[in-house]
Amino acid sequence: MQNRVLLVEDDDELRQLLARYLTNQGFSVREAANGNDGLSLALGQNCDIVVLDIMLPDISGLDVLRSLRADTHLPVVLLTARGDETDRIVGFEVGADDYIPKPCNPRELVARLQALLRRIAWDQAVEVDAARTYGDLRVEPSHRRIYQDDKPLELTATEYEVLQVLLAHAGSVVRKTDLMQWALGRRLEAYDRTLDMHISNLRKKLGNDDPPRIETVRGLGYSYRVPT
Amino acid sequence: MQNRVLLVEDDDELRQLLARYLTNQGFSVREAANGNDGLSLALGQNCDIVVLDIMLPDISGLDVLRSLRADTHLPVVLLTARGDETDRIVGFEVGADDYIPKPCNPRELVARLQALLRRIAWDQAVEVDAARTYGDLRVEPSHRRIYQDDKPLELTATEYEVLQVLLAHAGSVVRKTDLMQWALGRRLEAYDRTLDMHISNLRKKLGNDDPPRIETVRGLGYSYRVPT
DNA sequence: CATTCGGTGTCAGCGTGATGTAAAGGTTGT
DNA sequence: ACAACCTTTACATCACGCTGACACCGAATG
Repeated sequence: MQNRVLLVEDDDELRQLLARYLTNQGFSVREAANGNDGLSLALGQNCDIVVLDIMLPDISGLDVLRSLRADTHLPVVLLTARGDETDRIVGFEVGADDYIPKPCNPRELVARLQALLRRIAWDQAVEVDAARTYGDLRVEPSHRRIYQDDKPLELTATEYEVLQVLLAHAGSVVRKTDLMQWALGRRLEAYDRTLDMHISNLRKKLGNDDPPRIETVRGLGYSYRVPT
Repeated sequence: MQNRVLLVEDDDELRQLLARYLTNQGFSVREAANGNDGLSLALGQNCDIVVLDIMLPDISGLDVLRSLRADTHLPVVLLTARGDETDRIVGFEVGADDYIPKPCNPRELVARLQALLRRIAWDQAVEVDAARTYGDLRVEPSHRRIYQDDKPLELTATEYEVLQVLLAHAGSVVRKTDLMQWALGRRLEAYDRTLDMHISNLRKKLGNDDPPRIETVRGLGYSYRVPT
């Protein structure tokens, strides 16, 4: 994927240096030497990410960002010579995604750009697998519910956690100590039968099938039978 | 939104300092003093974002991140004393979202955490404000009124806020702490039953149906039953 | 094979903390 | 002063996680 980056920077030398580096790294680069041109290009919806210097000849990079944020959520990385930490806070408050002090290492700039683009790609893919399905069971984290054949199971908070962990590892064994940590949030102590009880109750609510959906792996833990 | 941050840092003093600061800033904080505990907690799906030190007593923070990335896209901010730029590149390549060198200004840490969480919220935002109708209820923000079957409900100001928040998240659980913050504009303190009262009154005004339109999710919050 | 022992299944009851709600108290605006 | 309404108090209720007790089972041991 060829990402389009908009470089807003008034120092010609630095801008051309970065442009060349970014191009070599596989980006498609657009350039602007002042705030107004930058804002105009950014609003043109022809780029995926913006690298924005704060000190610009016409309007401040922060103002460019403010205008941009009035309309879009375009990812923006601020670039600046000022090292003052208060400036950084302001940058983030105005809506920046990242903030790199000059002089910046081009490699770090690229790494941060890619991290940001990767994050966006991940987030937008989330909607797809948000509802996880395992055979006749469907986990809906937002509702905090698990459906069996589209009918909600009446689970308690802890039961939900336990089953959700087992499903997330469907097909493989989850050790009791891990299950305890992940679902109950505490360490498994000796003679603690709590987990066994929750498993027992879960099996009851899931319908005591044979073979059981939740298999016991003696001496180890439990495993949700992967649907075939 | 009360965000849950997991703090993985072996230096007790620094960890507690940051934990306190983050709590003051409205985060709900979980802590781990080594890599294994941190990984375990992170996999437990009980937090929204991770702050991860690289130098840990047992396994490297980078290895923790690698393991995490095998399963999840949980946002991770690396924290480290090393200033070497090569390290940063590696951090990003392994899947970090941000990288802050120590000593870090807590304010900057919070700003970066919030920027990252904001980015995720933006990316995942679907068309929210389009439909302001939920079954037989219709929200009209301009008049601060909610209509049931085109007849206005006689709601007090606070009741309107509470119901409007619940409707905006119809179908998902709204944590009590968030509901308090969003509708009442203040922190939920222990033994504060105000919210419960407003819910009780709302249910009365909405007609005490069965199943109730406003469902209780014990230990978490409430959720408006999505009309089917 | 019989015995032992630790791991597991589960019933029933307890205790704690969360929730529902009536009523009283306090605050604000008119 | 009065009404409206948010908040607090108080009490009843309930959900549910947890534990003790006992039965059962499988593996190891002699």
